Amino acid sequence: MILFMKISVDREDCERRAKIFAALADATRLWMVELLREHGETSGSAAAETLRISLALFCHHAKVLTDVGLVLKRKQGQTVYYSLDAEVLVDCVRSLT
Amino acid sequence: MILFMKISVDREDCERRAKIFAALADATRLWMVELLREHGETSGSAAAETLRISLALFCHHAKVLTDVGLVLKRKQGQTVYYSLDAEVLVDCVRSLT
DNA sequence: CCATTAGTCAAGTGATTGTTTAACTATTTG
DNA sequence: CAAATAGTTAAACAATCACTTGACTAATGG
Repeated sequence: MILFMKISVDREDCERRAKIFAALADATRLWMVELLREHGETSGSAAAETLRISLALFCHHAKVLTDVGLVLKRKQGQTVYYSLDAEVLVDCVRSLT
Repeated sequence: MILFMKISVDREDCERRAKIFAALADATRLWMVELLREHGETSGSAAAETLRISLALFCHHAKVLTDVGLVLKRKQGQTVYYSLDAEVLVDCVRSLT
């Protein structure tokens, strides 16, 4: 017996939000996010040293986070400062929590 | 100049929570979670038909969700009913939202 | 007993991903 | 200018993953 059910959230919205969850689905990136949440705007090299990862690896993960809008960049001189956009995450989990 | 910063969340906690985010980092699984949130306890075949996926694929994704504790199972006869454990997700995003 | 329904499991494949290394640009400082 | 600092990028590799297919078990109904 086939019993289709209604569902108010469509697949496209799930695809969009799944990309945000994917950005958080790595321990290194989640650690980066927690660091930015705790300290606010932080330079890339300071963050990389605190998390004991190479600057190249930090840069790679930072791109993943900025691509989905979770993290913002601001360049000043040769230094790039990263900060968290908490609203993106709040919006992502709104229907679930 | 090296400037280590304190961070209250350790890597192990991030690894644990990253696995939960990884379970949500797929559009099909996120759709499953939204269906369970909206309808409560649902059988596997009804969910698979509603989401237009094969029962085998549903079973595969359901295992990922139950392994991290986001989804609970209850068997009755030949039917398995799935439900959402919302508290797992709330706990996972608590520090971030 | 036989057919159907519901669910699970394993193998295989193509695609994506996390990490390292190295080469590169841009900015600051002596 | 030369050296050091901060950041970016690409290549390469191993590991993981989503999905399909097919075979399998378990429960239900005629």
